[in-house]
Amino acid sequence: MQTHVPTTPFGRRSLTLAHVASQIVATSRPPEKVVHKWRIYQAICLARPKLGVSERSLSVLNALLTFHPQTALTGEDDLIVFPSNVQLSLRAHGMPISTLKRHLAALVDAGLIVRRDSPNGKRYVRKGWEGESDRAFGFDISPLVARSEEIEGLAEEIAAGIRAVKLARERITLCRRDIAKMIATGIEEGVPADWPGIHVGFRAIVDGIPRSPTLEQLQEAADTLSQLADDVLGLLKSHVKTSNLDPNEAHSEPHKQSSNPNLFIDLEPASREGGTARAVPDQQTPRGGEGRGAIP
DNA sequence: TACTCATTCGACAACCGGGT
DNA sequence: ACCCGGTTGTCGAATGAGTA
Repeated sequence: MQTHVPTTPFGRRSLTLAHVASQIVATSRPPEKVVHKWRIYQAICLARPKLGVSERSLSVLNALLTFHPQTALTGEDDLIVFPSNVQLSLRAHGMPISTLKRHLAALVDAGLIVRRDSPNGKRYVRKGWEGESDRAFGFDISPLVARSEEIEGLAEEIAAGIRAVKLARERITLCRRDIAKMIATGIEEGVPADWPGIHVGFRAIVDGIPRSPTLEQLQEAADTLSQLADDVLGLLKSHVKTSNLDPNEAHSEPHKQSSNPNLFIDLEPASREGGTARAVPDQQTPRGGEGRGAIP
């Protein structure tokens, strides 16, 4: 829930220490620094979870950035934009004013912008005697310049996390496919083992993966499945050794499909991992004959 | 399917400075 | 003093996503 900024005996809006810290950061940027505003905005979008702002808040930030005429934000320039809430709302795709105000507060709380309040609370630029901009009151976007390295670092962390999740999901998909194939083979070839028990254990691992798993949960599941795949492979290998099968014969003889529908173990595609794992292949035999290796 | 929880939205009240 | 136009925060209802 969005926390409301409390009023205080000293004003309608309180100033927190975090806001003071943002103001210090905003004023401490080196003048020679140049940041591309849409590039830093992209990094903020990526680092959003770590910055603690919502997607809608980023829409407001986007609208706010359009009010700065330059694409390059420098440490030297005055980086204050002063749109009215109505104008800001229009550029935020008609976002309701009250919602807009909440998101502006969220952006301030996140230290991405700093309020530069005028005496009457309105946003405007005060002109000097010769018509030049003397002082602007509105939102200071200079924290984006001052914090650019930090924000880009956070974005890189998030990107690395996304890559790690993708890798873990790939591992899970591959293990699931391999294990399903090996269980089906073990049953069909009559390899002596507790295949129903192995299948139950396999399903328990797969079903234990939450709908929205963390990276740690995915890696743990991938490790467990990988260990199970090794164990099942070991069973098949030891059977091959004890049976003293001719490898050439073993390769040339196609698998037969069992008539027992129970043999289709884990035919469910690994859609939860978003991978390309498919069901145990339809192992049609050209020679016909009765199925082997039905579940005991 | 029902429940919980966060978010969004609209309405409202209050404050402030400027103009009449 | 009153009105206007700007700002702010607060409240409750509606909505949508996630979960058991």
